[in-house]
Amino acid sequence: MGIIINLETNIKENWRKGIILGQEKSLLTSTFVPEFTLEVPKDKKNGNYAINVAMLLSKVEKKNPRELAVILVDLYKSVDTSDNIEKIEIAGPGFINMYLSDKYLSEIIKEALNEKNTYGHNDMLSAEKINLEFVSANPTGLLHMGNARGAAIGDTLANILKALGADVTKEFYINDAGNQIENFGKSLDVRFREALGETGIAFPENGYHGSDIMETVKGYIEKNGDSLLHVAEEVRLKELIKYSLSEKLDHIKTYLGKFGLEYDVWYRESTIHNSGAIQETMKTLEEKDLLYENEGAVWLRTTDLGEEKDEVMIRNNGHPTYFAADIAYHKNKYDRGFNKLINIWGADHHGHVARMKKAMEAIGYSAEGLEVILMQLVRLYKNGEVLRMSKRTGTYVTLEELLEEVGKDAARYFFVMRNPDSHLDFDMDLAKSESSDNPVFYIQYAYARISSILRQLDKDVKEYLDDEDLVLSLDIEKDLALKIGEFEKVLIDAGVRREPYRVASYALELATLFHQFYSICRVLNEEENIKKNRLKIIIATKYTLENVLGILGVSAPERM
RNA sequence: GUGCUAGUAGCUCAGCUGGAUAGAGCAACGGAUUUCUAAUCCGUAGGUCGGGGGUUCGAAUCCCUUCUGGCACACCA
Repeated sequence: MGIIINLETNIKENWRKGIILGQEKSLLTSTFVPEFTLEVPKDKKNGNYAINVAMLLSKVEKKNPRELAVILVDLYKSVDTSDNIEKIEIAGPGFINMYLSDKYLSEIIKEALNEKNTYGHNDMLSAEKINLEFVSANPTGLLHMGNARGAAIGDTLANILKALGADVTKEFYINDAGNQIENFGKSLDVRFREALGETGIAFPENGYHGSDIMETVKGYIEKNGDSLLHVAEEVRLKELIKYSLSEKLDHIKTYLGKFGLEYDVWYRESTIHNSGAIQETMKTLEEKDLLYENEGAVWLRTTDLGEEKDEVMIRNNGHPTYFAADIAYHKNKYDRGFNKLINIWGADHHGHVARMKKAMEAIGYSAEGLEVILMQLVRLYKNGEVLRMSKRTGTYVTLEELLEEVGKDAARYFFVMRNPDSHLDFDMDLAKSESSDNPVFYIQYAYARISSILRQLDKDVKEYLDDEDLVLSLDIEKDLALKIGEFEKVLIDAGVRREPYRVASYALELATLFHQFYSICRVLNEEENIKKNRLKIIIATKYTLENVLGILGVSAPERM
């Protein structure tokens, strides 16, 4: 645990001790310690921390909060014998505001300088073995913006969870079985025959209209000729599907790689179908009397589990549904030893969440361990206009095009900077712009500025990095140090709540404070002592920025 | 129709498990460069937190109701 977390834990503990002491001495009439909060006030005039305990106890103690606060503060002071707190004030309706001593700011900087690229990291989630499944795009087309958003959120979340000590496996579920694949095969077949001169073939109703599969088919013909024309349709479909899936998957891997994303596991849906896992799951459900037959299909009594309607598990053609396969797949993840299964899905799958949880419970596995992050759509703006996207008609911007247009850094940052709950307006012109409007450049520029100062340093940096306490005299220096100290809390918050956007916001806040510092404070050409102090601050900032950008998957350029 | 989700400044969004005068960024307007990168900084202005009711010391936050948008409600995934 880092210094700030420790400090806050101690402060809360001391308030608790103080209250108990007061109760023992009969200065207080209450018999319990309420769940009070220690918060960082929005306005720094109200101190570093505000405690609301006086307001919470005022009713029981039959005293007005401010009067009570006086007693509580005395009790606190008798318990906390450290020199961490410079002063305590009572304010507003009864808040107790605490002001940290500067010594603490110095400790924060030292911690960052010592821990370098593990600064902010933590072992809070070291007991977790997490399977994080995201993107899992159908390998029947190219990656679109929704996939890209999922990729950025998932990879960033994985980085955050790892920084908190969790054992994280990033997994891509390949939908290489089922109805969609059959349709895909039929579409390929039509394009294949068309490419070889046949005309007037009816295109399948739910087929894939994207122009990319024509390319795929042409590629196949170039390499392998037209011999498939003369074999049974079934064989031809199988071969075309195999070829295309492999090509599409390679493509997906390549571009996710360029996006900075490496998966640990690529798991094939066909494995679930071929391994008997579905039958096993069905057997379990059968034993619990949760299955029945109707009109040739096998149904799961999800209504018995609290859902609105029953669900088909095995269709009347004998094929299991996506739902049945998914239950088996998630069971399989648990069986591989994960205690948390986090999925990132498009919001259009939200109906699937509740019944998956119920199904997990029904087969005797944890529903709570299954967490789903739902992601709203991405709306793409270019030249001030919305670009409509549709996979069916084949008009969509691909990850490939996005990377070419705005680059990895901007794309990753933009996708992560908003809460997944809200629609994301992705402004391509802004993402491309090299100006202060663009948060990515703004943050990177802070890093480049620090690097520039360090390049021009006359002596080896190490000569300045001694163990002496820092003397921070200006507000901006203190604010910057405090912001650096917040990093660990931000990571914990982002990790525990599964909200990567907090890290993106933090990066921007840290960069803002650095730019303010930069415009007020000189580092080089200052008197030796000031120079030393400020070097420590900017180097601590540099490590923090490196760590933040690393987690976001955004590069940290030395020069811009 | 039922369920989920969102509605906060002109725009894009924060606002934690209820706390102090509701915050950023962009856009607008006005300023700053002899000095480590102006891709920067400082200042001004901008609000009926969709509407209404309730809970309490205190509500953008919790509850009820209503309006508006998005999504889901397949033997698709």
